Amino acid sequence: MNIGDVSTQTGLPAKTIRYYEDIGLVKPLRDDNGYRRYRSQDIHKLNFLGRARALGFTIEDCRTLMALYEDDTRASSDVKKVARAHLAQVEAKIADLNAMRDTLGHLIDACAGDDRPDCPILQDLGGKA
Amino acid sequence: MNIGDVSTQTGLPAKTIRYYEDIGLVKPLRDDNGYRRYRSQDIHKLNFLGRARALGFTIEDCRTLMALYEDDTRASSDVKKVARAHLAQVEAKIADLNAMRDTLGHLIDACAGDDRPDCPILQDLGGKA
DNA sequence: CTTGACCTTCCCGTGACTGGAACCCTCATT
DNA sequence: AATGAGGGTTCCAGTCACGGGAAGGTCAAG
Repeated sequence: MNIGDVSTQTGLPAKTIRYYEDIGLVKPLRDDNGYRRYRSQDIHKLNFLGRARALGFTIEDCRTLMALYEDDTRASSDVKKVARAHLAQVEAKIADLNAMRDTLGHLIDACAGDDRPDCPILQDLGGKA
Repeated sequence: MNIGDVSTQTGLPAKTIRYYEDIGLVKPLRDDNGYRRYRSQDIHKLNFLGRARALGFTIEDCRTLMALYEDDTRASSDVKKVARAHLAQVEAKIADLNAMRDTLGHLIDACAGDDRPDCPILQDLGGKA
């Protein structure tokens, strides 16, 4: 399979697939004309990467997870550790964003949103009261 | 005030303060020795920026908000529009992260986390069954 | 006079790509 | 045989909002 077909199949942009090769995650063969040729195991890896990235794992996490995936002697505790660390990051980010959302929501509610200049949002940002 | 004091006062790193000057957000005066000298209105702007950034507004949003802040003839609806668009982004991001958190949570719960290789997390990423 | 704490500019790196230029390969049509 | 469309290739620059670090100027204190 050429990169275009792989892109269609995996849903990953060709640019991304090449990038994953650049950083050593997926190594396709090459045809005589220089085109990348992907085997089924390459496609499998790319799908793995796509799912891991969709869960928000960093590329380095993905590298670790792939290595574990391909290691028959892995301990599931190692996988769980990576996942738990990532979950903690996600939850921290959610907490940050929730705080922003709450503040933004209050400010927006307090703002008349008409053609007058008075605005609690700007008052707050300006250090207000 | 020199940049170090401003950094202490605003809580912004000196690097960040210089960066804001680079991109034209805050323009301090210069002493004869080339040192930046910040007036109270500069400090005020930097505090404004710090608060806006803490609410997650992009730099471009900050630029817009500062312009509105300094425009006595603004309409609060313009401010509200910017804030609402940003809130929508924040909420979208929260939704994404919540989905990740839920999936990660389920997978982590299902993983034994012992020294055996069997792992539902990797099974899921691998496209499992 | 030197030390140390400031300050300056400049350039590179971050993460995970995305866009675009310039070029090659293959097949089908004119 | 030339042309055009639609693949593919490499390489370079840009994104966003800074942070790290080098090389050097400035200033007050001991």
